[in-house]
Amino acid sequence: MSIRGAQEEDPPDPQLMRLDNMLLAEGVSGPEKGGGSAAAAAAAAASGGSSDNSIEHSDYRAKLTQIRQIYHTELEKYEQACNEFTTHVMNLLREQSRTRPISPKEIERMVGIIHRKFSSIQMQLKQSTCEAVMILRSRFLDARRKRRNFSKQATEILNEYFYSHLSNPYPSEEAKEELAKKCSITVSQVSNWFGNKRIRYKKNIGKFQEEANLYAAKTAVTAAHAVAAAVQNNQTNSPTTPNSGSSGSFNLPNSGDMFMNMQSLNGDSYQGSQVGANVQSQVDTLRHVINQTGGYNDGLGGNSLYSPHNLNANGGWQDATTPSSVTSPTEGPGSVHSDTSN
DNA sequence: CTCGATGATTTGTA
DNA sequence: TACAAATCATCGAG
Repeated sequence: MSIRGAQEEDPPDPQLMRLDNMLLAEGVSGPEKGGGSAAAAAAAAASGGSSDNSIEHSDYRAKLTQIRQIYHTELEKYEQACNEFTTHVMNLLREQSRTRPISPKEIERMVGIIHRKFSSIQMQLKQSTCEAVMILRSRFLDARRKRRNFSKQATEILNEYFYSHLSNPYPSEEAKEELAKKCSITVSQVSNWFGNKRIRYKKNIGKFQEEANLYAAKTAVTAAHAVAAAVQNNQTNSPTTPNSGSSGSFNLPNSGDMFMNMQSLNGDSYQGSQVGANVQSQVDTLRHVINQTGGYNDGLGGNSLYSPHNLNANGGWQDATTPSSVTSPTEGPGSVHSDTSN
């Protein structure tokens, strides 16, 4: 505690100190020259360090520099004016002292008054500078205002992950980091994305079917290829049942009567599966396809223990409580029409 | 301009 | 603290 005391002469003004601190933090006051970038650098660092957003920042920095310059110019002007005024008054007093006695105390008092006046002006300057910086910040740094959609590629990557982990779309911290890296976005952005995606997917699964198909098929094919390659390598292929019980973590939500006619699932999107991989992603993919074939959310009755963070037994992160104003539920698999796509 | 999509923030919860 | 849900604010197409 008590480290950076009030180096300024003024003691009692918390408001002023607040302003000073902020200006300092913002890099407006402080070292005139390059030092100002400290705040900008800090801000940039806070955002995660990826160098992608430098364009936005350069604009921000430019504006901030402008503010800083104005601030310093004004400040200097005030100081100069203050000095001039002071000497002027002193001269006046000195002149007067020839006609009447003037105590040093009186002089001091005058000077004090002048300084106070000017420092109040300074404070105003600081305040308005602060405001300007705040506005600038909110304009440039508040991502909400300056929202940019992610690149197509980034969205692709995220979607791929999401749909290939549909049974548990909660990437670990490491996974998030990796995704962030791949997508050139920050980890929080990845978290945001998954948060939004989960909620929106759950809210209206129907709307995402097409997309889901696309990615499901894609990953399925990918996995299939991989597996195929593996199989080719060593013909150890004798899976009695494709993915029978092997994957413990994965349970289909076929709660009793939720029959699903598998074969009706778009046969093409998915021939790869016959290779039978117990790869998780593959399983997820399968699950997804089935899911959408049979009915969208695992609306089984009993899962009263819906715990968001750890998925559970029925593989349903998308809980049954969904009111689902979804398009008529009867729409099911049929809607997959027209996708003989590749 | 409207409107849906979408990234970010806020609020409430366990 | 991570998440769900609601909400905000901008983007981008029509």
